[in-house]
Amino acid sequence: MPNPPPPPRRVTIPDVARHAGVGQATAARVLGGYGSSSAATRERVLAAAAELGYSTNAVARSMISGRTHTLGVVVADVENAYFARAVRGVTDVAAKAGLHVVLANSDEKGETEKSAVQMFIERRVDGLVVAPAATDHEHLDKAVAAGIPVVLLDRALSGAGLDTVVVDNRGAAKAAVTRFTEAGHTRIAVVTSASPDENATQLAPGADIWTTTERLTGYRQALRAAGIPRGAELIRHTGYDRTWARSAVLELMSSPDRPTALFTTDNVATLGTLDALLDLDAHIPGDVSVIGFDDAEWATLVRPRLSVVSQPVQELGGLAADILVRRINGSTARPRRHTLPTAYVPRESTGPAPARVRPLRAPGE
Amino acid sequence: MPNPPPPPRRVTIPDVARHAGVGQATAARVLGGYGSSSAATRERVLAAAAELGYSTNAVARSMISGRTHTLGVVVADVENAYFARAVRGVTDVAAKAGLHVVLANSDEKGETEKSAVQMFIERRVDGLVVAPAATDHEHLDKAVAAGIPVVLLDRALSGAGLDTVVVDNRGAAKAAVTRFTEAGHTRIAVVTSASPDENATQLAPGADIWTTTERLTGYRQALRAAGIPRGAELIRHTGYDRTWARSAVLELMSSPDRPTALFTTDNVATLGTLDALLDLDAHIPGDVSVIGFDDAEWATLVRPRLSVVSQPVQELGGLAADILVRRINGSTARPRRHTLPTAYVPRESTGPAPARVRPLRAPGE
DNA sequence: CTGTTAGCGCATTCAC
DNA sequence: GTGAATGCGCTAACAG
Repeated sequence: MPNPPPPPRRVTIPDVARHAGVGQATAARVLGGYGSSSAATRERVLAAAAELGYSTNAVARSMISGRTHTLGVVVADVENAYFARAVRGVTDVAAKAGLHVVLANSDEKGETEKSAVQMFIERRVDGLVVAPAATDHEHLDKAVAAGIPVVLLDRALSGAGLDTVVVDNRGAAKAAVTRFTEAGHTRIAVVTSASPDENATQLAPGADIWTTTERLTGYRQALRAAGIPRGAELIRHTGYDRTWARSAVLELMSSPDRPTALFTTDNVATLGTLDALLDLDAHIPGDVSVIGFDDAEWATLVRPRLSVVSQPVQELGGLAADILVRRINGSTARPRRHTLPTAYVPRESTGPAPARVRPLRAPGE
Repeated sequence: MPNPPPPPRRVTIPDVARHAGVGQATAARVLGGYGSSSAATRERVLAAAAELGYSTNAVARSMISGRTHTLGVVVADVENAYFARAVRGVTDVAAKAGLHVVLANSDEKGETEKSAVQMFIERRVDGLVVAPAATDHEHLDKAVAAGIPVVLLDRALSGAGLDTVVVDNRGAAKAAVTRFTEAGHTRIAVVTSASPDENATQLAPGADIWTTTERLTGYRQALRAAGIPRGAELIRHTGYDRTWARSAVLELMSSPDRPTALFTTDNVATLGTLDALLDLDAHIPGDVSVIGFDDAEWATLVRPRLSVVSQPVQELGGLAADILVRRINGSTARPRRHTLPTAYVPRESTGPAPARVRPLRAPGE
C-alpha cells in the first residue's frame, strides 16, 4: 500500500530571489507586500515570480503568523435549509474579512461535534462557529483556552460564557400560539421533532437550550396564559422524520376531540404535518389552523399559503462571523447573547376556531 | 489601528519532551504515532502531553508533509438546495478519508471562482471540487500544475481534461419533454433561468456546458423528434429570479394559443411557474401539464403533486470527493467524465393534452 | 533600501 | 530504542 505521494515541490521565495538576482528577504518583502522596496527591484522580483510561476505558500505563512485566516463552522447538517442559509451568512461575512470557512457536519451527535472541534483546534482555525449538539462545553473551552474565539449559533449553552447568536424561540413560539388562543382555539396541538425526554438521550441536564424545546415551552406558556389547563396540552414528538410526523398527525387528527390548531416547531414537523392534513383532506383553516416555525420557499406555494414564524437565518450566521472577526482583531468585550428578532408572517393557514369540529376522513379511504 | 494580536503560544513537542525528560525526537515519535518507542517512554510522554495540554499543530505538520488534508469546494451558492446537498455529499466522503472541506461561493461569477481557486492553491488544498462558473480553465490548469487534482461538478468544461461528475441534462430533459409530446401536447413551453444569449454575458463560447442550456437543447431535440416545427418553440428566459419567472409565465399563459405543457429547467423557474399557475387558477394538468427539473421536498406538498426529473445530487458530490481521494492517493487514471443517471418521477402534474384550450383568468381579477 | 541570520513546530535523517 | 541536528517556506529582526 503506497503512501500518498508527496505533492511536487513548488517555486519558493529563494528560487525567485535567485532568479531575480536579489536577496531572499528582498524578494520576500515584495512578494509578501510588507516592508519597503524600490520600484526597480520590485519589478524585477515580480517579473521573476511571474516567470517561475511563484505562488505564496499560505501554510508556511500561517506557521509564522499563527493565523490561518480560517473559520471553522460546525452545524448539524448543511443539507438542512436552515444551516445552509446560516453557513452562507457566515461565509459572506468571512470572505469580506479575508477568511475561509471550513465546514463540519455534526449530525446532531455530540461526539462528532467534539472531534470536529478538536480537529479545528489542531488546524489552528482563527475562530469557531458552532451550532452545538453537545450539551457540555469542555471542548469549546479548550478552543477558547487555545486562543480561538467561539461563537454559538442557533442554540445557547448556559454557563458557557460564550458569544451566542440566537432568536427568542420561546417568545416567538408563545406569540404564535397566542394567535391561536386569541382566535378562540382551545384544542391546540404542537408537533415537534424534539425528543420527548431529553435526559434519556446523551444530552446533559439543562437541555432547555434546544430550540425546539424552547418552542415547546413557548407553546405551554401561551396555553397557560390563555387559561387553558395543563391537561389540555397536546404534544406530539415525532423524531426528525417527515413520515413519522405525518403518522403522528394522522393519529392525532383521528380523535373525536381532535385539535383545531396545529403549531409545528420545525421544518420536518411542518412537512409531515401538511402531508397528513392533505391526506385527510382537511380544510385549512376551516377544519384546522396551522402555523409553522421557519419560513420556506414553498410556504407560498401550498394552498392555503402557510403562516409561519420566520427568523433571520442568514443574518444570524453573518452576525456570528462578525463577532468572530472582531474578536480575532483583538476585541475583548464581554461575551454576550445576541438575540435577533423573529417575525410572525400571517398568510392563509390560520383562522378562527371552527364552531363545530368536522370529523376527518381517514387516509386511504 | 492595532494589528490582529498573535494567538497565544501553545504547548509544543519540545515542551512535552522536556517535561517528560526525553529527547525531542522521542516525544515527536510517540505523539506523531510513527517510528518506534518503548511502552515505558510512550506512557511518560503521553502523560506529560496530557498534563501540559499538548495538541498537535497541524499547520507545522502540513508544512513538512505538503498535505493539508483539506479539500476546496467552489459552488455557486450553498444556500441553493442543489449545492447544499452536493456539498454534503462531498463532506461525507471527505470526512471518511480524514479530509476537511473549505467552502467558497462563486455566485456564478467567474472572477470570484478564480480568486477562490487561487486562494486554494496558495493554501495548498489537497484537492479541488469546482462547479464551474467560469468558462475557461486556466485557473484550474494552474491548480493541476501545482499538483492539485481537480474534479468538475455539475457542469462539464470541454477540453479541460478534468475528471467531471455530471448527469445527462440534455437526455433527461429530452426524455421529460418527450413525455409531453407522447401525451399529445404540441404547444410545449420551457421556462428557464438561463440567460437568453450566453455570448452576451461574460461567458466564453462553448457555453453549452451549462446545465440549463443543455436542458434547453434537450427540449428542442424532443420537439424536433416529435415533428414539432422549430417555429413552435416556446422559450422563456427569466433570469435567476422567481418573480420574473412568474411574470413570464403569466404573460405566456395569457396568449390565446397558450401552451398546454410547461417544462421548467431549474428550481427557481419551477417556483415562479407554479406561482403564476396558481395565480391564474390554472387546472393542472387539465389546463396545463408541468414537469420540473430537480426534485424538492415540497414537490409532494403542492396539489397536484409535481412531476419532476430528479438527479442524485448527493451522490454526485460524493463521487467527486471519491475521485479526489483516489487521485490524492496517487491514482493516475486518465481523467474522464462520470455521468450519473437521472430519473423521471411521474406524479400528478402531467396529463394528456386537453381537447380544447380554456382561457385563463388574468391574475388579480 | 537591502541582505544576512535566526527561528515558527514538526518530521526526519543519522549516529549513539 | 533514543537523541542531536537539519530543513520545510516564510517572516522578522538586525546590520549594512
